[in-house]
Amino acid sequence: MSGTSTEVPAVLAVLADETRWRILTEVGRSELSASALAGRLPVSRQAIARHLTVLADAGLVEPVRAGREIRYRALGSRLSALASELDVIGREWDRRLNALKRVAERLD
Amino acid sequence: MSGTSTEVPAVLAVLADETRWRILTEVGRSELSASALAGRLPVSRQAIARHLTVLADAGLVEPVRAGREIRYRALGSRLSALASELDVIGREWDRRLNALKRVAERLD
DNA sequence: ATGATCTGCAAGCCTGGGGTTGCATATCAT
DNA sequence: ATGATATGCAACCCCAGGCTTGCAGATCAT
Repeated sequence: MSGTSTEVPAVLAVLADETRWRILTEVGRSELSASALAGRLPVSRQAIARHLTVLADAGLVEPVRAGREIRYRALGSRLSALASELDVIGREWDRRLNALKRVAERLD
Repeated sequence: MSGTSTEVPAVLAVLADETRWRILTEVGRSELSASALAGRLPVSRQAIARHLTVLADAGLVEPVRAGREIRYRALGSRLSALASELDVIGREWDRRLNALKRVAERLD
């Protein structure tokens, strides 16, 4: 199981871009090519293509040849894995905080 | 309860920065002031202070006065909430994908 | 009161990376 | 064969934002 290949901030950086996120949600709804996406978003096809390679490198999306075009499908596993990591960290912080609060109450 | 004030890409952008992430993990371990953090990270105190306000605005961190200094504590709830949202989205993508695969198999 | 610390504000520098345009190349339809 | 459509590569522009330096205002200890 997992040698955290995630490198949290890196994956987050990929997801943080507004345009990339829109692309991702579109692709999450149905598999689309760069050109198809260019028809729905207010940016050039080249820009979108670039974003798609970034997303693919991050394992968030996967290319699928369909004739002369290349459609992309969203991969949920990476996202869920990241979600899991963040959740663990978040819970840890709260755990610490609550522990401190309990100590403080005991001092009254 | 809150009507998802999260705005995913925005929160992600806050978390995506390398320095900010380091600050966050440090603060997650123990409450620290901007000056204290400046002693541990290779950036100026002012830069860190800036990051802290960004983190605070995002609800990821909370200021706590302690004499003449201001310590910050990490808030796990926001992070966990974000994690939850991402997980839902990720699962949804996989659900769609698996549904399609099942249809494909049926066509054999 | 004086020095030592800590925070806050402001101006300015500079690189990363998102976007565009232009052109070359490959695959499909007729 | 020819046009239409899709991808790939490259050079270039441009600006958000991360970092620094410098200075001023608070708060604490002696």
